[in-house]
Amino acid sequence: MSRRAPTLEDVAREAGVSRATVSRVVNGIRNVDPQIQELVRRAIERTGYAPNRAARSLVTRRTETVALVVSGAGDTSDAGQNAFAARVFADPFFGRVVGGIVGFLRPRSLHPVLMFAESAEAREEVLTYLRQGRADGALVVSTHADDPLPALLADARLPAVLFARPSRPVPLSYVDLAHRDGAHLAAEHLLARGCRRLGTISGPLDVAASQERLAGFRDTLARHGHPYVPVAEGGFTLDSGITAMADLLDRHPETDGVFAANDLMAQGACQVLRERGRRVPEDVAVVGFDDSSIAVTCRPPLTTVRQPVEEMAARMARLLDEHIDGVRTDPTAVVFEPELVVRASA
Amino acid sequence: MSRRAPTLEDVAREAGVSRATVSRVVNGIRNVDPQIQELVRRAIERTGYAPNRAARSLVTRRTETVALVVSGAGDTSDAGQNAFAARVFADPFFGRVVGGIVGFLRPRSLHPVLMFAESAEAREEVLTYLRQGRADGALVVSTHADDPLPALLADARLPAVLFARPSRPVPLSYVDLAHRDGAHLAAEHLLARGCRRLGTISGPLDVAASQERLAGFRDTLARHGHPYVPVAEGGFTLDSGITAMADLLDRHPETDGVFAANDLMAQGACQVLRERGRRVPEDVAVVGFDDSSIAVTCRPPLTTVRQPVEEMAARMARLLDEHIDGVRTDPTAVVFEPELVVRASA
DNA sequence: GTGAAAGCGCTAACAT
DNA sequence: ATGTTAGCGCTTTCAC
Repeated sequence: MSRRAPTLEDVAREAGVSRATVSRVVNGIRNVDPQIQELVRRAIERTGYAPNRAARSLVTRRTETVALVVSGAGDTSDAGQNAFAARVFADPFFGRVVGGIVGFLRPRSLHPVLMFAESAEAREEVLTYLRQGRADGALVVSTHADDPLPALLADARLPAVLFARPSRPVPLSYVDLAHRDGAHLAAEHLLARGCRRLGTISGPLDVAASQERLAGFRDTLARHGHPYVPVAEGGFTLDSGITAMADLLDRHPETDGVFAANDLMAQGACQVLRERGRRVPEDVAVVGFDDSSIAVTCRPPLTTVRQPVEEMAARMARLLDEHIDGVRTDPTAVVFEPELVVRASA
Repeated sequence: MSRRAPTLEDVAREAGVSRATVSRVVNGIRNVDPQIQELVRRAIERTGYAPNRAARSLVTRRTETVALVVSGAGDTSDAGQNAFAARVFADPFFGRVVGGIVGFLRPRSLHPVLMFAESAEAREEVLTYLRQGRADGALVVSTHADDPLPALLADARLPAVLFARPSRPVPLSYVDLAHRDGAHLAAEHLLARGCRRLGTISGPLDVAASQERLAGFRDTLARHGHPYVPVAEGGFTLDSGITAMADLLDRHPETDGVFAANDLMAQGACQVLRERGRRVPEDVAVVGFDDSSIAVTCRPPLTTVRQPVEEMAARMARLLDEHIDGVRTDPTAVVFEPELVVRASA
């Protein structure tokens, strides 16, 4: 029933030319008589030819595929992996990353293979995948700073680009945000609107970005004469934001301004504040981080530090493409500047 | 610097055997002397050999890769594509789908390539991708019922499995949920707790699942003597839930129970109700659908109709695997039963 | 149980 | 401008 798929040979015969000529037409190489080009094109049409990618890859040593790996640090059992995927995508942040990456890849006919690497075994699989030449390189988004994957990739000399600077230096390109500057913007804004009893819900402190956001917030406040800043550590999830805000409020009921290290936690904070009878922003002002979709849907809409995630993700993909092409050889860091988006919450 | 990657030939030479023997060992084919197996294994170790997948694919005609395509019906411009990806992942539903799929694929060394098909051009790319043999089949998750992609895939006789039954019959396997039964559960629960002024926030009515949830809700109420049910159409997004609830409340201020067609909209409904001074569930009871992560984090936690998404997604992947293997040939429908999860909102 | 050899479908260097 | 040809690295009969 399912007949053999037409090959270059078939098209060549049909068009009355050689394989090479058909190949040239398919790959858009010049130096082919327009007449013949048309001839070939029609033959392709008639036969319904589609070039076999495996055969092409075998000789070009390119797959036009990149691994998009979401990487954790842990050594989670395989059972937890399922949940890992779901958890990761629960943060709108990753949707934006994917959007940005796909936006760059697709016009170039590059395709992302989704991989999760939250265990040692899974990391090994990623390496094998690349060494088998199933993908030309890797885009790595780590959920923890001490993720071992980047170093493994660098050691194997496999093309890879990271989202966020790794905690220990690794000779790989990465894109990142000036987190300190973002936290600085948040602090200045809260102070400017008159808040004097500030607290912060940090991200997980084993993540470099969290540390920097916290440090930036503290530094700015210190410079304005607030040496002590109450901190509650969260996990970038909604629940953790809720817990952290409750904790903060218990310890410092007089709090009148909060900086949350991401929007999800900021939303949690708003929920708790409302439940405890505090008006946002009248009684307590809240500033988030990311400017994700929930910043707009949150009640009240969040004043937040905008991270140009899509742009960063696209840039990451571009860097990888350049490394694969050999156009770029040295590891490069690209750091983006955040900006404050003022809405209702502060 | 970057030396040629070791091939089967290199390993064979190193081990002092033939290519064929090494191949047999690599592919775990019996009838190889244990002694020699060990010999070969060591040679592989020493050389750091990794089989070239393109070469293997060329002869096996398998890539061990499947396309995971998120498909819209529209003819969105390419510009909107970026946003499409982000929007899709904003619903935790897709995270669960991905989790379920990956959970099945990974233990079998199968890998998903992420594709978005929201325009005619993008759909054509998916077809081409498969016809080039870059993936062995497709897992399709449509956002609209009148998605043209399933029919295209079926016509091209490409292996594919759908999430949700397509609006017009297509000879492809699919998994689905008994949506009517789910809505029935919701209705019965609301009635049982004493609600008498019921309304519903439906999903987009061009989606079959939305229609069925609505129909199921209506039917059950009708059977209990409530022939008329106020409906506000939403779009499965938080905003649309907010808008719809506000609308419903304007038209029927006496409403004491609401069934929302997904949790995201249920959350929006809760927000609006609280803002308008209604207590949930005391004044208005709310039932959601999906039992996604937000059902737990929502204030109050949502009573909702559980859809076993991960399980469904895994089953979808399994069906595809069977079709690819040729173990299964006829299109098969697998319909899952929902169950009610009672929390605080109703 | 193991080896020899024939392709899989394509690209690219070389020849014409 | 077009054709000829030699591989790319692997699996898989088919002999032995």
